[in-house]
Amino acid sequence: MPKATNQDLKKMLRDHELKATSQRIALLKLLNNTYKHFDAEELYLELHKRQKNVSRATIYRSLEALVDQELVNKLDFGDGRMRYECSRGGDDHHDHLICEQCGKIVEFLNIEIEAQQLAVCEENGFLPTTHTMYIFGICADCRNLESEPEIG
Amino acid sequence: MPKATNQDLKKMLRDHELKATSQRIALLKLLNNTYKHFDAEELYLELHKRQKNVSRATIYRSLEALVDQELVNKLDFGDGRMRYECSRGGDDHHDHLICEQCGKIVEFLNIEIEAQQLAVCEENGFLPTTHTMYIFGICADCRNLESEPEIG
DNA sequence: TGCGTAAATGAGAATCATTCTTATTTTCAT
DNA sequence: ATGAAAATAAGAATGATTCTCATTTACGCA
Repeated sequence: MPKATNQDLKKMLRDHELKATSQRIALLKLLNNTYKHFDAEELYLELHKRQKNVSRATIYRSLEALVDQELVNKLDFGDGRMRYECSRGGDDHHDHLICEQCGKIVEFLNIEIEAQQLAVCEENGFLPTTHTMYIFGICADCRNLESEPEIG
Repeated sequence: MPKATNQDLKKMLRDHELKATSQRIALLKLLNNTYKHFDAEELYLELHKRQKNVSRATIYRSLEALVDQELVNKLDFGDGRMRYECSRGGDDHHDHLICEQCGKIVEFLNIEIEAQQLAVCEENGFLPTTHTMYIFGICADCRNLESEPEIG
């Protein structure tokens, strides 16, 4: 898809009842144009690199607002800091494989798992709002490296 | 099952190459005899209530050792602090439903989900080590309360 | 187009869970 | 019983995130 223009992002914010500040536009642009899972500090540094001196407090506050509006997803990989990825429209739900060696993240969606989750909720009279599922392990690339013969 | 005696716990620790200190025994006893998901501060306060004045640092270090030895499971419900539950032997894997209203936790195991997770890993050449799955929502009890008629 | 107000921001202090440091105490093999 | 290696206590340090409050900005309305 084409990169979003500032006007697009401005509209996106206003459509979600968020004021279109330059800080939020810069943040959203970064998340939309770079397909990556950022943590707050990476966003802070990346914005400064681009001469957008957004404060850390604003980054956290803006991310919270964007997550509330489902423009951004917040991910918890269990290492003590949250990651953020842009949400790609209505039904972009997916889960993650996380390589413990190189940190690579692979997204996946398994219909059967999603269906079984709903079944479990139903059995328990539980009304689900969200769920998180992360599978940790060693990715294909890192496994190959491991089995590579030593360079003599 | 009968409550574990101090001797049982001592053996359990030594069987896992851990020195049997009074602090670790107290911690393990608490986790084994109370079927509950504790966070570190709750463990600290509970132990002090029982006249076992274990320091916070020791609680964290002991929990780390117990988790390494798979005597205890570490859970991340995404609210900024870790929870700990005793592991009930070899294959006690289970996932969690978490009520966002009352905090209640229901454990479940769904064979089909487990199988599909392995299938996803296989498709991606991914070697899984662990996974976490938490479903957040409103539990049956809280839903009933919500629909309860007002008391006039 | 300019104004006023409510909302957003910046800077750094505060918080909270967790980890680290160092002196002291304890465990346990011998 | 003894001593070396490991564990502990107490509180300082850390790191991610949230809060405070003075200042700035967005934007509906005139």
